[in-house]
Amino acid sequence: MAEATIRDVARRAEVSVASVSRTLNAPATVHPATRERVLAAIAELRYVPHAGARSLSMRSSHAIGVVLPDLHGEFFSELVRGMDREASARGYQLLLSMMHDDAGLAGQALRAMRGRVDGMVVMAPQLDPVAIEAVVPGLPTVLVNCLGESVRPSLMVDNAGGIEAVVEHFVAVGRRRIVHLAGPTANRDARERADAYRVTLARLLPGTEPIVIEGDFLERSGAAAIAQLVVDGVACDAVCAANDMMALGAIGALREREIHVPDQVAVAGFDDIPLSRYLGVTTVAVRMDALGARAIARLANMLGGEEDSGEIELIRPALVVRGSSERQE
Amino acid sequence: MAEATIRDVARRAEVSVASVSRTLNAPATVHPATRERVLAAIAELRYVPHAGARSLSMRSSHAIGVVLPDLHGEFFSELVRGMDREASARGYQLLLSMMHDDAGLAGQALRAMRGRVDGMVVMAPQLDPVAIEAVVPGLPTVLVNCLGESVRPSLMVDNAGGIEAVVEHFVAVGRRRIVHLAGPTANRDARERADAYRVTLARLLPGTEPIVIEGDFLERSGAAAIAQLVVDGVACDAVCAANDMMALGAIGALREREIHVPDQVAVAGFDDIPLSRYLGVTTVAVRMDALGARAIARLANMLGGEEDSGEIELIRPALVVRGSSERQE
DNA sequence: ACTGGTATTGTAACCGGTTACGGAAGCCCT
DNA sequence: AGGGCTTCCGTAACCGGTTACAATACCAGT
Repeated sequence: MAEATIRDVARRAEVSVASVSRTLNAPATVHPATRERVLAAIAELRYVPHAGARSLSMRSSHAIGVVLPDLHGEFFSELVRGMDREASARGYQLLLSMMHDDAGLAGQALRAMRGRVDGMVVMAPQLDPVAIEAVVPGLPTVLVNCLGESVRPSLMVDNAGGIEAVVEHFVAVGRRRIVHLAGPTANRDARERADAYRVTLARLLPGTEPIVIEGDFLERSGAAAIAQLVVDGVACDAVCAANDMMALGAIGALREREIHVPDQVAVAGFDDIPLSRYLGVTTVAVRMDALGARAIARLANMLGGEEDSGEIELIRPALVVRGSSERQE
Repeated sequence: MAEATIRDVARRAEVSVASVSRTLNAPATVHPATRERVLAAIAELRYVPHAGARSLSMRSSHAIGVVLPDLHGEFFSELVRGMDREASARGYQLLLSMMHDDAGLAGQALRAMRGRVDGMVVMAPQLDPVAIEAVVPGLPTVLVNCLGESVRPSLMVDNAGGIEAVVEHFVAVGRRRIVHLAGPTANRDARERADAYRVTLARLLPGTEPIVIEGDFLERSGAAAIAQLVVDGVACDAVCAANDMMALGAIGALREREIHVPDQVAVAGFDDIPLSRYLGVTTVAVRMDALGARAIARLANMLGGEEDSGEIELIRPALVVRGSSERQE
């Protein structure tokens, strides 16, 4: 029982294929009587148009390719949720492809998009924009959190803005000795956050020496950093960590030493993972769903013929103040 | 600068389109010299085959449609990760579509799959399998966690097996008064878990009266249940919650009352959310990635021409014993 | 040189839709 | 009655690939 095609419907309704196509795509241009017959035939044959054939002849698939790295947990689901919401609102489908860091396979996946999607949203912290262009030339693409100064339209998380908000918050609640627990220098986000810490500190508390301890984004390195501060005899009243896990490690280590959080030392993280929500850690929340939705929206606008600015759009994250930095009532 | 087509390549290499197609799909059948010329032309024109056209003429798209409900957090990402891993290993792409419970839009999304994918994996706790069949007749489909006794091949999480494991564990560590915190009766998973609790209890501790308190899967309802137990003066030494959030609520309420966990009361949840990992809550872990991978694998086998058993395959979750049910060294 | 067989190539139909174009009605008007 | 519009419809080309089939080239064997 093969699927019915448009010609089957035409034969059944005793009209031409053109009329069938028209009753589906421009009902106003076909006589009511014929339209009835066609619709009846469609129902009888349970005809569903073949999207592939349609997009071939229309030269547009109403699909968007999404290429993502190996994201975890909520990040991933929120991002995809945002994309899906925006895409389906605009009548696009999402063709998803994850890049398991194998570059060869990644190229394969990108290539498979050609002729299947109208454009792509590529999130590739490790991939070179030029390489993408080389693999699939001439496919409209929006880059998310990619490397360097691309000429392509792109979106990035405003790491600097987030850290700036944290430091401003600390200063506003009276902290003066603010330490930064950085992520690994090899990581671009980590670098940007550390830089922003230095810049904001210099701006708000000129003359203060910045204190940066490098960690590895894991919980234990947050604890280790606190241990080191204690050993070095550094006095501080606030810890600005480059991510939530390190902030948690720091909080644990402080409590162990009976240093009260937030009274003696305020702590803030970055990412707003569910754990921070649960444990009341002040942090910077990146709205991943907004990021995803915005990426799709921008691409869809390009596909709709709008001229894109080609600019790098920063998505400003939101400071979420919780008990680890401010006594809650 | 329009994209190059196979005919452009043919012209450039001064061969027929057939030869170009063959050098790409069956290189052995074309003379080395011609092959060289064709490959050169492909490189010069940066030709990338048009997947849409290819799948139209091959009558197979090497794509799988995935329809998911509004899952959250790790569930979603793990599920998709597992699907993607299996799919890309077998050379399939994933066309993702989320069902924002709007039935009309869901039908729309399903319909858009016709002629774009070779088969579907549908996870629709609320959707009727018959309805799916009606919308897209004759598309191979694997159902995940769907309603009722479907004739379609399907996979389901073995709720009963998970609860059984918890109760067995409790009994093994000497607990005799085991309470179940159920989810809302309207929820099928919740019902299955509650039933399994009753059955297993009757089997292992015949004569014991089952104690079930209904909650709503949220943390506070776990706490409320404990409060009620205390008010009613019910003595118990183990709490088997239908999900992790209620288990957490229960643990919090017990601690508040200075009832020691696990010494006085052991607690276990269901789902293995990250928070449980962090806080050491015994729970039942559903390997969502395995579930996703298995669904794709089964569909891919069907698409590969294998006969499917049509059976409902249960994915047995794993008991993860942590500090909330057993004193850890 | 001729025959049979194999290796290589090209022609053209086909996948299932869309749509430009032209023809046939039907209608109103002078 | 004939001309000009509008409305509706069908024919056939096209989207960009694959592939059956036929044609041609080339080779060995006799």
